Amino acid sequence: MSKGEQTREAILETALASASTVGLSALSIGDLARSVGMSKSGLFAHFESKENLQLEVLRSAVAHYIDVVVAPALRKPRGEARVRSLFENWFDWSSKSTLPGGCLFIAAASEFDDQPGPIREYLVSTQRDWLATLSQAARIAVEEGHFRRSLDTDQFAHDLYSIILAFHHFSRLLRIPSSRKRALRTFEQLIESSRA
Amino acid sequence: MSKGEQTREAILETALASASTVGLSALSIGDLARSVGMSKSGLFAHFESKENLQLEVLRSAVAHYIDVVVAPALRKPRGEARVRSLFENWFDWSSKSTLPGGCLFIAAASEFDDQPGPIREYLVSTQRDWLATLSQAARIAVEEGHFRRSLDTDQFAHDLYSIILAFHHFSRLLRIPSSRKRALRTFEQLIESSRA
DNA sequence: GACTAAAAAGCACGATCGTTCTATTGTTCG
DNA sequence: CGAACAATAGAACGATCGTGCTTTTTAGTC
Repeated sequence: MSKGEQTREAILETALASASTVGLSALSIGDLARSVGMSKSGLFAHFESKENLQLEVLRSAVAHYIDVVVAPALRKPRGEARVRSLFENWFDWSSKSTLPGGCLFIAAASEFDDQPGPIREYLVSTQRDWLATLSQAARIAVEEGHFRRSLDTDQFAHDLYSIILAFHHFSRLLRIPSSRKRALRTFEQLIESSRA
Repeated sequence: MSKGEQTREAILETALASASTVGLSALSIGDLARSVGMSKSGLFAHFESKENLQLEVLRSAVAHYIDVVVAPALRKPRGEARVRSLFENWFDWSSKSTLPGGCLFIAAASEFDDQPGPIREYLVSTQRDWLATLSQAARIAVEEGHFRRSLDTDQFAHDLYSIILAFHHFSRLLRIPSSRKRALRTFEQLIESSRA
């Protein structure tokens, strides 16, 4: 890895942590440069614009997400086990991940849901992919006979998402300690009600 | 109402709409002044600081929320009817309310969940109040014999919130038209499973 | 080790930020 | 109507913003 890519990755890592707490649009190139210990212009040269920096931060988060959430789950056996793994990895990502400010995607979603442009578009496409992944995992669980045939797998994906959203909201804003247990309990109920 | 209060309310109204789309921290005093057609300093004089302006915007939103969501529901008969009314008014507020950018509280929650200070504190206290209101409405429904005695009313409030959060997320970011139906369906299921 | 290309720094730009001050206008009330 | 005061405007502040240059430093290659 060349020197350029090396610092570029270091920048993105710092930016990721910062964006998860203060938000993607509150990222400041000056602050970021100070954090990684280099000049504004030196940092800027790695990205042609701030918007591009934000996009790269998101892309980097997606790559990380695939590594720690999606890929390990796909190595689990088809069916309920894989669904469980997807949820658990996702859950861990949303809580004790390297991101100090919680899930960047959820934060970015409510930040950019009304701001048209490439960032919003990228968010939409990745969220669509993720929902499709969840839905397909549920469909496989139906095929494997773990879940009932009448299960609406899109609704299942939607319900899984609800659990994470609520957990994120309550644990991060209200710091309610029971959020975790509540989320896990709701998840078990959802699995139970989906069984064959 | 004096001239001062009059323009102050006009400012807050404009700020409310703006904050719901671009976020509370992206509120700019200069932009705001241009929108309402007055000078920066003239506008600034109404609030001692930007943080105070943000707080006043939130307070104004809470007042509006109580008017159109909470108060009408409290006039409904105790029990399931009131719970339904709370949810429906809340639902309308989150979708077709005067706020063009969706529910300001949800947006502000994920914006400030990692930023300590009076804004976060205010958000936390109002959200706590709202959860308590939901929980109490459910408790009354239990007393009235509409809901089963074994119902965990805190969990009920939590589940109600999940529905709104998911609806907000999917309808605003992904613009999925079925979000509305899905939310309403989930709500009916929740009511059904809570019945005596 | 010299040459070349990549990476970083330095500097400056116009714009906007929140905020403070003073001056001017407008409203309110005796 | 005029006095007292509230409301607004105007101008300026230091700071920071994203971005474009030009120059210097550093890394990679023969």
